[in-house]
Amino acid sequence: MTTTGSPAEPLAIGEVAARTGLSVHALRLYEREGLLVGPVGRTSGGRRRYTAADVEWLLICVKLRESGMPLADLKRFAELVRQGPGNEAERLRLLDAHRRRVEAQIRALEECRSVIAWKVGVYAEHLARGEADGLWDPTA
Amino acid sequence: MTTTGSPAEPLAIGEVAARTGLSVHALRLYEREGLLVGPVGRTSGGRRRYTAADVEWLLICVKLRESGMPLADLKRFAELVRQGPGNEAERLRLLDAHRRRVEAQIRALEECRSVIAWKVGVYAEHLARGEADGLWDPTA
DNA sequence: CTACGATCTCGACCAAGGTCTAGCTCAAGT
DNA sequence: ACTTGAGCTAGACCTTGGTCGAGATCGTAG
Repeated sequence: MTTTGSPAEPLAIGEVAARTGLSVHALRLYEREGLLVGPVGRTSGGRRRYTAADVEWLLICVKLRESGMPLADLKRFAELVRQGPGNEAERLRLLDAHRRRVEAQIRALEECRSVIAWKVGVYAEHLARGEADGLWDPTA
Repeated sequence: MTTTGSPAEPLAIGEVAARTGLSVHALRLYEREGLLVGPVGRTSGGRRRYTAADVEWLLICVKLRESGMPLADLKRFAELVRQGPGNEAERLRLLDAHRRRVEAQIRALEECRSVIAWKVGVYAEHLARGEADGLWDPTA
């Protein structure tokens, strides 16, 4: 149990990369860009030591990124958290707006999916019949 | 009825932009990049004239782009269609692979949505209680 | 005929989000 | 002590998917 769960010991950047799926490069980028809530700890030698809380935040970041939140918004959110209590309404607004965008995106994708599925069906049918004549094909 | 439906008359680029939602710049880009099935017609003066089929293809392109298909794949698809009959299996593979990706993306987004919705719920609850103490907040 | 808006080509530019390199340091195993 | 693998910084570079501008041309309405 040295590479699983939520360790009490702070983690090196490579470990964090492994468990967040971000590259070490990306991790350093995120830090430079101010996407982290607090400054990352360092060893006496200058190496980053991520706490469990850091990793947790990064995992949230990953989810938000996956769902298309731009780094700038993530940064804004991190700033709000960094500022401490008092701005929860704004945090909520930010997250909720994003949730709405995600839902819209899901709906759009579902529509795309059905268009694509239909097209796939058309091709499959023609193939099954062995006669795939010029579907949208102006040259045939 | 001059700007609706599927006109028999070929359309100018601005018209096509209006009905596909792509900018004229993007339309020219797509053409340069070989995303169109056939060469676009031109007037004697050198202006593009898009046929209804061109527009239809572009609408498909828009859907595929919206669902995250990279231009390179779109180009590949256009090439296959351009080559004429005989490669329908590959076209099918391409589309179906994309469909799978879209579905995976939808699932991922749905997961993100639930994570976000939960977070939103946490904030909303704390706000309602008027006590939003350091949620993930290392400084509080 | 003339003016004006829409197009044309070509090439520069942009923003996001990373990735990669160079040159150096740190730390852990043997 | 030595080697080796991670990590460090700074900054250059990359890809995607466009956008924008200059300068010329087309074509249509007066």
